[in-house]
Amino acid sequence: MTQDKKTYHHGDLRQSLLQAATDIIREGGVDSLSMRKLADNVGVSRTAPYHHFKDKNELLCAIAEMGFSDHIHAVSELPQQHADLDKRELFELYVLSYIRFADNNPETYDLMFGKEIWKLGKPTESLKTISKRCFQHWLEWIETLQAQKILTDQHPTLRVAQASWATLHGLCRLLNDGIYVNKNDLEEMGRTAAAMLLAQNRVD
Amino acid sequence: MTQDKKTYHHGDLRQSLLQAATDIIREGGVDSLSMRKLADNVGVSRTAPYHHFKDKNELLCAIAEMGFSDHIHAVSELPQQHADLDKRELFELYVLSYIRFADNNPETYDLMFGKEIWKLGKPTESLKTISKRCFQHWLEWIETLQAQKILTDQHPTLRVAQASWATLHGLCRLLNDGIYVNKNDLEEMGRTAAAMLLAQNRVD
DNA sequence: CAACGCATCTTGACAGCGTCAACATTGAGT
DNA sequence: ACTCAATGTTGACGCTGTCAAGATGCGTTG
Repeated sequence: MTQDKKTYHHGDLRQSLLQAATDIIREGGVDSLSMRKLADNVGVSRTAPYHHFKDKNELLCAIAEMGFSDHIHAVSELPQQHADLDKRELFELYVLSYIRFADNNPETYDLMFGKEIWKLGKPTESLKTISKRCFQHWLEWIETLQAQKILTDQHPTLRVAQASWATLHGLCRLLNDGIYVNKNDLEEMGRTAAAMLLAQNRVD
Repeated sequence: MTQDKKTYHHGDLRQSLLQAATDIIREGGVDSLSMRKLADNVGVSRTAPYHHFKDKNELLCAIAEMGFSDHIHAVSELPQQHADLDKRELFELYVLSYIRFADNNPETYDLMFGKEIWKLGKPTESLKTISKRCFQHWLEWIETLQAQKILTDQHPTLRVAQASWATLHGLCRLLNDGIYVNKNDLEEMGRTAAAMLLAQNRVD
């Protein structure tokens, strides 16, 4: 697959770095990723990566970016794949999909929405762009659900979007950060959360 | 205030360390706290702190523990201080208080509910105890609210407690991690979240 | 084809980190 | 008064991110 011979120039280092980095992260967590070990894994010297990423921060941003595009891709397919579901069921499905994504890629999720990049580091312009696009999707969908009286329209769309997203995010953090939630109860928690967010879910 | 003379034995090192540590953290964030700088700030050698805390992890656990006791204290006073409010208003007030606590002590909040301790490190036994007590309070209150039909009783108390707490937690994380939420909108977001969680809030 | 320039990769170096091991000092108890 | 355990110190190790300076080779241009 990869070339054996040691050409002085690697030829595809940037891509190899991203690949190796995601591997390391998936295995041992974001905090187990060091620039030096990464370089070593790819078979290149300590500082070679710095010719492709200004910073460790930029590397992490690039990984987070991939996470966003994966996530957007997965989510945008949902409505078509489940055209049979009614809006409430679709909402629940979205919630569950979101949680599953965070559960399957905990470390990527951490990068996408964690303070490592957004508070301690500085998000790349391109990362900011794609993350905004991601929230924009969410916002539009919330607006639709409000119009259908499935979510409350007593509050501004932006607030409803923020509050409901916070619920999903909170669930994911509590799971990923290992606070104390049993993973087996994951689905049930998601369903309860979805039900609580949906407006007036009385039996009629 | 503190003794000037350099007695070989500090006399009150453990407490001084905790004090200095919280100061450093409040100022520059958890990640700006290093054992070495901490020791230096207190005027003691690098490894002196290790006679009072086995680990950096144990130090952080101790700080988180103080955060929990502060939090429990503040929250347990709420019902008495606002006996005039009805249950719904009290719930909203709780939500806002919770958010304010996280906003005022972002770094402590991070330690209390972040992966630093719960996933990467290992929580102290005493930390586990006090955090469980904290959630227990929440659980009992949720049960009350369910009995009063203010929160849905269609789902188990545990699930409702988890989901609603996740909402608060999610809001706090999004704020504290600097994702992209405007701090001025904080109160409004909290109110929206509270309203969405409360059951059947139609005008009658 | 030769030469140059630029992207890429390398080694060396520095300051910072957590923490272990070995040693120094001292206050408390027999 | 002597001993012991608690507490404080210095030295050392391996790890980290990243800057500076030099080596290498690809692509373009004369």
